Amino acid sequence: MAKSLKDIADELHLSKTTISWVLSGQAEKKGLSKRTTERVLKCAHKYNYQPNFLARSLNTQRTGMLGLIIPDLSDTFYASLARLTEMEAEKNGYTLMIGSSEGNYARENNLLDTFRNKLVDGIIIASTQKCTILFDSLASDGYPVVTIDRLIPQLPFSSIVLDNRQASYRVVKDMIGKGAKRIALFTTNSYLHEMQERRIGYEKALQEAGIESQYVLDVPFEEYASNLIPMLENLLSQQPAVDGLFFATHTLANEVYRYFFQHKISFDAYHFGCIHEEAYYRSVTPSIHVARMPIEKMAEEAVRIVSECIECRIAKKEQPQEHLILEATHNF
Amino acid sequence: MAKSLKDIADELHLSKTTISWVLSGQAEKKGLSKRTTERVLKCAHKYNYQPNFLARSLNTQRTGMLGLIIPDLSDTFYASLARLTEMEAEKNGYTLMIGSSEGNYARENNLLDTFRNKLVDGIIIASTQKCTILFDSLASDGYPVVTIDRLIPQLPFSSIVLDNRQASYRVVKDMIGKGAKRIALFTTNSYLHEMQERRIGYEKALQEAGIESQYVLDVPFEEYASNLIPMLENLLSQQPAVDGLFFATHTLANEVYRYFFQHKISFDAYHFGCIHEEAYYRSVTPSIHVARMPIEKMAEEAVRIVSECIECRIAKKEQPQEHLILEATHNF
DNA sequence: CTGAAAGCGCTTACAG
DNA sequence: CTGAAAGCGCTTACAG
Repeated sequence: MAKSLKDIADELHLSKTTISWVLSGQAEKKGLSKRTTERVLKCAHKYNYQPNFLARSLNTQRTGMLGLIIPDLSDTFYASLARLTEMEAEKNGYTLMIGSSEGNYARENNLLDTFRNKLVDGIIIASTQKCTILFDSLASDGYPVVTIDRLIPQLPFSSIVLDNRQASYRVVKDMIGKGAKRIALFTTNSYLHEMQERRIGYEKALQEAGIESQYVLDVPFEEYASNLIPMLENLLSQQPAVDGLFFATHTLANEVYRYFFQHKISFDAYHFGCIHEEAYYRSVTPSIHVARMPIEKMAEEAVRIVSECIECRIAKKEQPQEHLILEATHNF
Repeated sequence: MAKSLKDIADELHLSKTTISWVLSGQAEKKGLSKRTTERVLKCAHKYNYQPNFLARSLNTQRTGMLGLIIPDLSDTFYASLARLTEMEAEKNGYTLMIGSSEGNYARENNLLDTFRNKLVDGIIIASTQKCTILFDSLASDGYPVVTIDRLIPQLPFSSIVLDNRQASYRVVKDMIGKGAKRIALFTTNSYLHEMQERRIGYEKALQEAGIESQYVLDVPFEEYASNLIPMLENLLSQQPAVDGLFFATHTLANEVYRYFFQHKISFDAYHFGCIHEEAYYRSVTPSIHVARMPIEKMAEEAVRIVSECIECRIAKKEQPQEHLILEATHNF
């Protein structure tokens, strides 16, 4: 069985206090004798002593953990975000707990509940936003929360998002620059603020180029895989003049690329554009216009801000509120 | 601020005991009056009371959490495994904590330490096996651990692995069946038992078909991306008769496919084979021979076994030890 | 029908 | 140089 402080104290005929001080590196500060210090260290090592995380955290009111909630672990964007956030958290002395809501608000709420019941010191979340009741109580508790990728309007949380409008505008503009004249927009989850911004960017680019024809396909998110392809086929047959396909999300793009691959349809006949770049896009020719998400920066800022909030909360100071809008990078 | 049991008890002039009983659904069993029960419920609801996870867990000696440690979150195999394990854990009443070691043993050890310091009730791990000292102490503490995908020899943990030899054998046999005569094996991390098994399967298939020529490329895992392609180019130019490429891991396959795509090399000239199927392989023609990992089954069994171990540990019974070898499915 | 008390395993002000 | 004691917020045997 794992040993506790008390076991060691008993064995060495010392108090728990002494053991705790040695083990937390305060031996010198507290003026403990070298001999005592060494005896304790040796004994702790002998039993491979590890302090009980729960007891320590209950006492210190900190767990040293950060929680990250994302909608989908198998999505390359969120997987990278998780990975980079983990690295960044580690740099800042935190352990990251990752939870995936699978786009399901019940799961999201569960995770939020588990996290905020003192399990993590702060939360970073890309919310499904299908149900935001818990956020109010999080906010009124002053629980440190940073929203990432997806902003939750009207809540007093710091946020880090892509400049969606600009990213989208730039991709479509580049497509036009390469000769595309009739560009269709594929979007989904259009109730999200981010998606609206992407649409505005698309429209702005068209407008600026004096292009009037718009083709907007709003794919229902549920079962989008089965809806998307018929919608695509319909578009291509009804509107043969379409020469550009712009996808507001890489998941839509992936489905369509797969369709192209499988039916051996050449990419040459169309200009492609997409927000977020998957590794394999680089293998596709001709190239796809992409807006690359500044994932590393997002992770970095999220951890920085949530750490600051945590410190302020402990110091009972007001927590900072920042709203960062980051720029994408482009491949053209 | 978040309210505690005591706050509610004070406000209602009841004891913490009563509140605790009501909130844990034992009101009836303990014979509390309807009126009291309702007052408590109402008050708890008013403050959106959530029991402090740390305090509860410290007391009950369970956290209701399972830990999963994988080598790489952005690897599609492990990402799926994580996702399915999460679902399965939920079904069994556990919350899953996911940690990624990034193939780094220091990170792996850190995660193990964090987890076993009473944070999770049991651990499921695909270990890097670069450093296994912590496992001994885990084993001697009787901490519930199940190894998945990668077996750690000589340790008394239950394990769930693919029948690597058979999977590999079958893929190579199928490639031969389709006409491949000279098949090269690409492998990496060959110190792992799993990789050795895959190699044996490859050799067995060749032998059975009376093929003598073997081409084994053992790619160093560190910086494999920069080593692999030169090794491939070298093979193809030195051994023009090679007509089959079999990859012991999908990561190797991915790099080579990308190389083929980018250089517009046709897939037609070679037979391809690989362990684990990425979604996009289905878009590649001609088809790649794959052994599909039984990920769902792996997740299911892992959660089942670790739960059983946890129950046994609480009941102070001996924990079961199972060694499951699961079969892959094939696309030919 | 309800409560006082002990205990989970730590940390840390306080006292000597 | 070292220790006794309180407290973090719960749960649960024990007592009435």
